[in-house]
Amino acid sequence: MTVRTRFAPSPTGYLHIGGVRTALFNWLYARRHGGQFILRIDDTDASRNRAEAVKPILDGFAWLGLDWDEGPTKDGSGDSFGPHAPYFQGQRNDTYIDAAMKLMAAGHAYPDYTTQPEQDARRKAAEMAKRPYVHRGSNRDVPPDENLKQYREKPAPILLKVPAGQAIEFTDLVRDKVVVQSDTIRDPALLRAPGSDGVCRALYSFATVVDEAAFEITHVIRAEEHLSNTPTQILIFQALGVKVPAFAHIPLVQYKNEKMSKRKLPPLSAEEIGKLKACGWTEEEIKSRDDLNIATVAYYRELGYLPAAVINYLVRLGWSLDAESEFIPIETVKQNFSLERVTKAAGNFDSQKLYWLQGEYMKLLPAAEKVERSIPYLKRARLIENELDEKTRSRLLKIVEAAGDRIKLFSDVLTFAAPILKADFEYDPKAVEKRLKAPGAAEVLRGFSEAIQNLDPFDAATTDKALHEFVAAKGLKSADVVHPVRVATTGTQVGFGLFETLEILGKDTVIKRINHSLTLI
RNA sequence: GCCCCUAUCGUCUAGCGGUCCAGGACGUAGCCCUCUCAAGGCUAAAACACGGGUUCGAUUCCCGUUAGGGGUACCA
Repeated sequence: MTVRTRFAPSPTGYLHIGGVRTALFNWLYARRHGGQFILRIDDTDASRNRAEAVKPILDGFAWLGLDWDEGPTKDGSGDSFGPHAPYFQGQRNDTYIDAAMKLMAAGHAYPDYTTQPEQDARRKAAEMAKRPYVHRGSNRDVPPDENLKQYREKPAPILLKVPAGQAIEFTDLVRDKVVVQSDTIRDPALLRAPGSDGVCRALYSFATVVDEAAFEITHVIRAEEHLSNTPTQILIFQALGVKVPAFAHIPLVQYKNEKMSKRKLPPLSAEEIGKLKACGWTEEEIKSRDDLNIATVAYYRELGYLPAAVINYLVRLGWSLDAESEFIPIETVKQNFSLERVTKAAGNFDSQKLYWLQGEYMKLLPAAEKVERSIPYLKRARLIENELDEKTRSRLLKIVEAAGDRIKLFSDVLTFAAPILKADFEYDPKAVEKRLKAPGAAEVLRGFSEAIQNLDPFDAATTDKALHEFVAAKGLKSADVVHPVRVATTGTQVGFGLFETLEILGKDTVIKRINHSLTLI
């Protein structure tokens, strides 16, 4: 039997990093075993514009390279492809209603007419007595025919009749044996009472089970938060008379030791906003995009992370290949992924380690590709216009080559390119204070400017030689010259090699900038 | 409250009874390299939650305690 796994996001408008990790494990398991990975949209909650909220999720998957074999079409139009279409739960409600009716006819489900105040009172009483509150609905013991009749007259939520005194046991592929007593499980709601449109919509737990069966899912790999739902769902599978799939509950992705949910996340810090601004975002744009936050894939994409790095990081959060491997190419993971090596304990999201991995992946990219892929960032920051002319492209290539491993994110290209490409680059006040206003700096700058006046050619080797001759003649240390020249020509104290910088700028610009810097002293 | 899950350096993890005075990685600190910043090299500090068992022997198995997390909806 082929392995079939699935990921079922609800259309929230953004792709959550924790969700991606779950999807990734499903995808890997399917790929490892030559099976299928299915995407299903869990939109039983009605409301909201679905197509609009699904598109960013599909885009995120496409960016990460997680392809699905069945599910919504990539354009996010709301259509589906695959043998069991549609893959939107919102479009499958009739199936759920049919299933619920069959359960009721078979005596496995019943309508519940218990009022809310009544339930609240019972819950309170149970809590006072320190007993678990296990809801059992009004018509639990009414014969099926009578229930069907009453339901036709007065629709109400349909509940599953949980069998009494039964131990529900299953073997979780990550957690081994889990046992729960049926007497601690409430009768779960399968279908809601009719909504304002008169439709009785399925609840998540029920829709999910009906769909797992319909889509022939063999392995349900999901986050640990669903572990508590599992016994209930097993009961539904059994009542439906279908095969129960294998379950694997993977540990939660935490942030500061709590579930990394969007709700609990603090707003973007000044530092994080600063990073986005460095990418050319305005304060208003950042505020208007509530999908930009440390828990979303979009955030890392905008900052210039590589999908491979994000994937590698997420793979290692809760799974290991062996005792040492950290950098693990996706092909290796696809060939070796196993649920046995998934951790049981929740893990914390560590952005520093992600950043390190990002650097490792970036090192592997040829300079030309870095240039190519940083273009969107350069455009956003208005460092380049719509069309990239050959001259700018070759200058960018030189910048990227000179910057080397200093470029960790695509957005870093901006940091190195800006002082060179922009005519009106800014002088960092601190740098001016420390390097230009230092005693003797002006004299050094004038002298160096003169020393390079007649250099030809003007490349890294010749400026290097000129600087060292200048230093020797004046009895200085090279740092005495390098620092002020760097600040004079780029406005900043940090950057890649000075001689490469000078070469890329060209003699005229260098002299012009040095002269201008002298006016700041 | 009740149900369930979990517990190795700050963080991610290796460990499936002796190989562990616990290994790797990120981060941190120091040194080297060096025109700054990265990168690179070397070094250092840093953990088996606690208490009982089982065993010749427990980080590893069992029980309890503690702590953390998740779930307790006509949310997903």
